[in-house]
Amino acid sequence: MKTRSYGKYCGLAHALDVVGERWALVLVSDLLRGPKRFTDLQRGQPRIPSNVLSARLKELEDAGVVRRRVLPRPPGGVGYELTEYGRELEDIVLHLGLWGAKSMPDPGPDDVVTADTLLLALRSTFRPEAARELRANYELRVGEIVVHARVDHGVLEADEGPLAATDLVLETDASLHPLLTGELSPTEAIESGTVQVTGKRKLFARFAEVFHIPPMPVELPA
Amino acid sequence: MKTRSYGKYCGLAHALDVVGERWALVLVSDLLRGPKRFTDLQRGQPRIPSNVLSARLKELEDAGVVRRRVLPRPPGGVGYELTEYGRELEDIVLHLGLWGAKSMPDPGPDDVVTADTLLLALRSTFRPEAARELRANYELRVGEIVVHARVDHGVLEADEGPLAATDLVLETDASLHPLLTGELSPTEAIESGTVQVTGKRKLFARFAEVFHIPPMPVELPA
DNA sequence: CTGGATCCCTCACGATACTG
DNA sequence: CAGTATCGTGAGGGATCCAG
Repeated sequence: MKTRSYGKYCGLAHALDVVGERWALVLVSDLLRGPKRFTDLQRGQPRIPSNVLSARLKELEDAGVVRRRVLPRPPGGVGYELTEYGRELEDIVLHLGLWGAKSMPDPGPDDVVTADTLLLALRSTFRPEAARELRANYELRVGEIVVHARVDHGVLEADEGPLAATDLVLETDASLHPLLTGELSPTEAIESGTVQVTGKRKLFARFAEVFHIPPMPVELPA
Repeated sequence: MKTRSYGKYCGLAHALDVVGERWALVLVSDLLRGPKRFTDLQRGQPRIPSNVLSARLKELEDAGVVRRRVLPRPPGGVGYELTEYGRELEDIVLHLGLWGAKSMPDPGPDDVVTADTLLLALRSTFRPEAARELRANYELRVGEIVVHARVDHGVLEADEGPLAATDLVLETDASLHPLLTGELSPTEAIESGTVQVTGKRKLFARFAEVFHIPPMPVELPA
């Protein structure tokens, strides 16, 4: 049935046969944080038609990347989760996300931001070397989304939802992106009112160091 | 014109806007070893229509991944090469290639193998830790293709063509894949006649350790 | 011979509606 | 909630043709 192969006997070509179809990798990335139901995946990918979602999940399941599973609650409900093999895509997804973030334009009017997006951004931009001395609990509120990031000496734990004891709360209606690239400095962000911070404000500067998107390399003329 | 976006403000989604289209990543992988002409790229991707190749190259050029360049010879000839930004995909491509190799089925009757494929396989399966004590010059002949791999204490240099001074020459008409997964042991490979070796035969066993495709993880039942 | 452009056909994708 | 059914469109596949 794989009439649409690349015709090469090559690991990369086969990888793309499996996760190279449209939507496949973004679905994998949304599943990185744990099992999700069909409808959750739809919400994460607002533009995906349900039949295509259905087809992708079936293909990924056949390829051993995703596993379909009956959930305890609600009775009869089903969920999708990554297999071990699927989990091995985690680093690749994170690196590809960081690579893409370097050339990402400003958000379009219809672009949506989910908690998964935000958490992927935090995890892919996290620089353990820069966080070796840091211990801090951040809470981020971007629009309606609330996530948190616990940084503990080079180790990051990021998840959805608020935090009981926070060191610093960042709140914004805009995007974190200019902050992560350094296009917007923490001071500028506060002064312009783009970002409101509550808590130990000194930790804001550290935030921008610890979560960072390196610039696109410059081209040397030939 | 980007009517075909993912609708998410997300680094990964944008990365896939850039290199997620069909053929894009395999083209990048073929360009990793240096500039190539239009026709070379066609030979590397036998199934790609010329109009699609043309379109992909233009898109990749617009995205800053590929650069079009006039070559000294032949006069008027053009070549395509990766930009610095494009080169940053190298690790991702190698890891994705290795990931795919774990679940790669046997070659189809029409699957082609090129030098690029082979070199990608060598580079992605190379395990520096396993090669720390090794210094060896391998020459590989797979069908018509000839490549070499110099291993020098954890560092690999792999390129096309034969080698003046070889320690071991491996020759086969089949694929290296079962050798790299361990499905076929070096001894079995020699005894069955699948692979012919010339030179220091002890280095054959080392070869299979140094270039290795780990198995697909086993699934634990829930 | 390289580096494409052009045409046509097909199928995967996208939108919408509908069902167990 | 978790999909299937239907149908239109456009990107991809394949062959051919053309300019430098």
